[in-house]
Amino acid sequence: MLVQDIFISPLENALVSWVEAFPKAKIAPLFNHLTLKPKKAEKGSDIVFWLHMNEDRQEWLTNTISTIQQTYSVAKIVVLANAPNQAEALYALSLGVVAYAHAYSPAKVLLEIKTVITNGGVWMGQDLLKRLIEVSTNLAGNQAAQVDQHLKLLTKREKQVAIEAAKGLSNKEIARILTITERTVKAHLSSTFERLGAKDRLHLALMLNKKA
Amino acid sequence: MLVQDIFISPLENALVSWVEAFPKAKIAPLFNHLTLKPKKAEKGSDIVFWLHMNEDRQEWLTNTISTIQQTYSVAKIVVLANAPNQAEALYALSLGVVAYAHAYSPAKVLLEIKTVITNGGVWMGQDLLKRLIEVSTNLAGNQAAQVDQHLKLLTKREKQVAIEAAKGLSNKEIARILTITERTVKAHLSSTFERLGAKDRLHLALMLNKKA
DNA sequence: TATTTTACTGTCCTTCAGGCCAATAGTTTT
DNA sequence: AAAACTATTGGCCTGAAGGACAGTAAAATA
Repeated sequence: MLVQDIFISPLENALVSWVEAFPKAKIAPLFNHLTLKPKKAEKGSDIVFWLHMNEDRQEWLTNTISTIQQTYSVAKIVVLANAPNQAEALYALSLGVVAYAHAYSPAKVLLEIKTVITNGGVWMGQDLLKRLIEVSTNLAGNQAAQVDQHLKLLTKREKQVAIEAAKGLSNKEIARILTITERTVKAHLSSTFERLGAKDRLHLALMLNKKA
Repeated sequence: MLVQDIFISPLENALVSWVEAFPKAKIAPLFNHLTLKPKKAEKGSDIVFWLHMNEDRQEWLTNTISTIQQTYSVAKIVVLANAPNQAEALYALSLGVVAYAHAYSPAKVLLEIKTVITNGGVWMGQDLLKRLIEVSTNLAGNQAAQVDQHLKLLTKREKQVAIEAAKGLSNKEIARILTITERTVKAHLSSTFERLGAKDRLHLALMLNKKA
C-alpha cells in the first residue's frame, strides 16, 4: 500500500528530524487543494498529514484540519506542536487528529508514530492520557452523590458553615447569618477542612461545587 | 538494554500468538516473588508483564498489579483480556497499566504494543480513547462555553493566571509555574477581578467552575 | 454513669490576599 | 505621532484566614 506523507509547516525548511524520518515526504508551506490530487489519494493509498503547529494558530489548525478532512476522507492527521499543551492536544484529538506530539521529536519517534497510526492506533503523550483517565474515572461516579458523601461526614452545624463558605461568604458574614461568633465559624471550618481533607475554603468550594 | 517478557496466565499453555511474538518469554501460571529475582530486574533492564485476564477476575487483576508494582517499580504491565470491555480497560489503565488489548491479538500487534510501551507510550483501543476524549471535551467544553464568555474579557496573561487561581493555586504557585513574580500575579488578578466583577479569587473560581 | 462528640468562645501569631501608589518598556490603536 | 493597552515589578498597608493552644457546657453514646 502506498503511504504518502505531507508536511505542512510555516517554516521555510522542514526540521531535520522530519527529513531524516521521511526523506521522500512532501513539504508544503500551507495546505491548499493543489497540494495533492484527490484522485490519486482515493485509490487505496494512505495519506498522512503532518501539521506543524505554532503557538497562537488555533484557528489555522481548525481550518486546515477541516479542509483536509473534507478533501481526503481517509487521510490521517498528525499535529506536531512547538509548545505542546494538554488543552490543545485534547482539542486536536477531538477533531479527529490521530497523533499529537512535540515538533522536535526525534526521527525515531516520528517513525514510531507512523507505525502506530497506520495500524489504526492513536498517539499521544502519557500525561494527557493519565488526565483523560482520571477525569473519566471521576466522572463515572455520581457527582451529586459525591457531594453528599462529603457533607455526610460533617456535623449539622459544620454543614451549614461549609455550605455558606462554599458560596463565597466571609467568616464574618457566615457568623452574622448563623448568629454565632466569627471565632466559632473558624472552628467549624477548621474541623471541616480536616474532615474533608481540604486545604482551605477555596478547595472546599471546589469540592462542593463539583461540576455535574 | 535487556528487556524481559513475562506472561502470567491461568492457562496451561500460552497462546500461539504469544509464543510467536516472544519465543524467549517466560510463562508463569501466576505471579509470585520467585518468578524473577528483583536484583536482576534493577540493573537497567526493562521488564514487561503480560497479564492474561479472564472474566470475573477483577480482584486477581488488582492484587497482581499491585504486587508487581511494589516488587518491580520499573516494570511495565500489559493486560490481555479474553473479553475486553471499556470499564475494565479504564480501571486497568487507572492502576498504571500501560496497555490493554485483546488476548487473541495477532503476534504482529503484540510486537507493536511492545514497541510502543518500551518507548514510553500507552496502548489502548481506539474506541475507548474516543470515548475518553469525548467525555473530557464535554467536560472541558461546556465549561469553556460559559467560561469563555468571561475569559474573553481578559488578556492572554490574565486568562492564564485566572485559570490557575480558579483551580485553587496560591499566588506563589502561579508565579512559579508562569515564571513571573508573585507581585505580577497579583497585578493580573486585580485586573481580572475588576474586569469580571469578582470580589476575590473564590468568586472567580465559582464563576469559572460554574456548572452547566 | 462515664466517655465522647458537638457547639461555642477566647487570644496570639503567621501568612496570604488584595488594594493603593507607583514605574518601565513594548505593543496596539487612534 | 500620540494615546491607550499590556506585561512586568516594586513597596507599603490593612484585613482576612487559618493554625496553635487553650477552655466550658450541653448532648449523644458506649
